Amino acid sequence: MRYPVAPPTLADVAERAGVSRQTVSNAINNPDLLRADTLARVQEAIEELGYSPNRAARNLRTRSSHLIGLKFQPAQEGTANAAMDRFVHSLVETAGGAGYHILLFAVGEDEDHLRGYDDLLRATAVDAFIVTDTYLGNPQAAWLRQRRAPFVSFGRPWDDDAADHPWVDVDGAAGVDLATTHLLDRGHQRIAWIGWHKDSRIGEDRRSGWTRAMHGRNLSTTGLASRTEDTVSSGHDAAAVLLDEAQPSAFVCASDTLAMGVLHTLRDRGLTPGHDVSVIGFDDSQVAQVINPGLTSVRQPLEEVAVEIVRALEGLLSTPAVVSPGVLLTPTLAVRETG
Amino acid sequence: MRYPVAPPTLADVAERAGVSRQTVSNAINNPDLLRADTLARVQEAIEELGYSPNRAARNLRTRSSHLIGLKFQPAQEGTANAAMDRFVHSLVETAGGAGYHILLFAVGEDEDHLRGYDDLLRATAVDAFIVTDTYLGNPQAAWLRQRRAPFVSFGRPWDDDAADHPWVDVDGAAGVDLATTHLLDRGHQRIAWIGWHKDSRIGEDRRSGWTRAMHGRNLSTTGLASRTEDTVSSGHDAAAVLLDEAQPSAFVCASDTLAMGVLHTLRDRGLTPGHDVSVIGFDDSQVAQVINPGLTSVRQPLEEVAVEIVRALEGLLSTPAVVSPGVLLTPTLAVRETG
DNA sequence: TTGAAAGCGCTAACAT
DNA sequence: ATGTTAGCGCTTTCAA
Repeated sequence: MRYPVAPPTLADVAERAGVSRQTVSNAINNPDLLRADTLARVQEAIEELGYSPNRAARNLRTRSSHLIGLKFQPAQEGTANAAMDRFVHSLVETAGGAGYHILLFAVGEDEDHLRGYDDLLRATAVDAFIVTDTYLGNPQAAWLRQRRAPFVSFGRPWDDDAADHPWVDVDGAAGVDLATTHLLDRGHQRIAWIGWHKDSRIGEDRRSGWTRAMHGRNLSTTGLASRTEDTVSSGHDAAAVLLDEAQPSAFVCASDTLAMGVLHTLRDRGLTPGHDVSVIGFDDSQVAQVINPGLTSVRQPLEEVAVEIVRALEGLLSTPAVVSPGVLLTPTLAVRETG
Repeated sequence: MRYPVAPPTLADVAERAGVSRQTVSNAINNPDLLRADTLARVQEAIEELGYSPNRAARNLRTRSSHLIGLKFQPAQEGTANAAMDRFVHSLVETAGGAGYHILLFAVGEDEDHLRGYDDLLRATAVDAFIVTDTYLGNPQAAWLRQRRAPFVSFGRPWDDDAADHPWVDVDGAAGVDLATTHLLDRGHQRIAWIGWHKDSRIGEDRRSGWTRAMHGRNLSTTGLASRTEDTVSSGHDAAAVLLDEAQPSAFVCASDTLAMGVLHTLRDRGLTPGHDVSVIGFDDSQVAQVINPGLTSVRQPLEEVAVEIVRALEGLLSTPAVVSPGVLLTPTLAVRETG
């Protein structure tokens, strides 16, 4: 940042306050070391000069940047998935409160996925990372661990038994259980599930909430489930097949995107959502909120996720480092007209 | 970032390559100063050691961080507005290509809106800012200018005649003109407008595209316009009134949020969108993309916006600084079933 | 074309 | 409780 004139330095403050540079540094970082009147004098000088410590110098000296790296991936077009937006905001706010800023980076389509991490790491540009996609076969977590880079993941280390990093996740099974139980309590018995393919651990986790709730009431799930792609048209097709073959009175879906597909099928057939057939989605997207009738949906507590992640990060970056245990948070159900 | 061992420094590379530290620095920043064989030897050493220049040290020395500050505001719940997500991603990618990273910061609800900027500025933590909300009465632009902080705004300096900063914006009037003309070409004559209150410059700009297109065909706009809040229910109410009082055959809206309200009204009345009454929104949100029938909507070229912003930023940060003129980009129309 | 010296602004360690 | 010294890793002079 080019200033009109050079911004004030520690030395300027020291001179003005009639103390040494070190005393000014202490006034900022260890104020309790100073005598009250000295502290007051220094703070006054800081105020008058509008002084803030130069980040680069402080970073160089302390070997830390107070920057947290986050790979930013946009919501996919044509889907209703937009949790990233809400999550990032919560994160920026919470991290800011703890003295950290979020540094965004992207990785090009064809590029090595570890490239962005590696560059930042080697340049000692960030103190830690937040990793958001810990799905099967994603090498990021293992690679970061091997590199001894501090990081916290939003998402459980599903497949990695050796994982010993802090993580925060949302209990998808509990969320779907909540949704299913909500429908059961409203008298539904034949509740169908539309989810993702079997290799999606998150999808299987969410699905288990449905079977758990159904079996808890001694209801069979046979023939009531479908696994498909996370697109509107897949949800549409799956719902059509299920309606024909299993006559469900309600659908619980792994995403709002799939739920939208179900709503389209109901529309095709002149069925009224929430009256003839109930539908519940997952993520409480903007779509769920603005359509009419409103889509009932499982809502992830992303604000809490951010708080827990920052907490874990602070542990990791303190000395000695504290590796906090995994945190599993429970989602809520945003009830609207469709269910 | 705490490394397992200290990461290699310039001195390590120099020693390994049998040259001085300065030569290594030149190999990185001014490679054409070196003899080919020296350069090769240095590069080999860099490779072997996995060396990257330490950011903090470089920042301190060069007085620049290669960080761009961006105040991150999340999409409002209950609306369909989510342009930020797509914009931020484009920005992160484009900026990355130019050697810059995006640093996110937030400002608490009750806090001074300039606080975040001031802190980063005084700490020389960022080289420049990107400002996204240049609406009436927003003091950010004027304040940054007065502070002589480099910044580029996404949005025209609507009210600030003294503004001399680079900006990039999307021509909302052209977008709405495009939408209106599209409807006119399909035979519509009574096309209504639902927009925001008069004090929204962006809203008035978009509205002018509608009047321009209508008047261009010698059609009256009298009684066909409504100004309201940017909420679904406001759009719903406005559409009901217009249908009763002006019998429009189509609606053009200032946002997808308002368009959703219109669709609800059509549904109330058993009217089929795109058949009985056409509807066009603005922003090409996820909502527009996943509902059925799909909502025709004006789409902002956010990728291009990012490219232009980064270009302007590079000019601003070069020496001597180049203040590029404002850039106005034209949106496109994403045509779907409702219009 | 390469090397040596200086110093960016800060804080940790030590001395007073 | 405050001051002095040194040095983080880099790049910008300047000299060879």
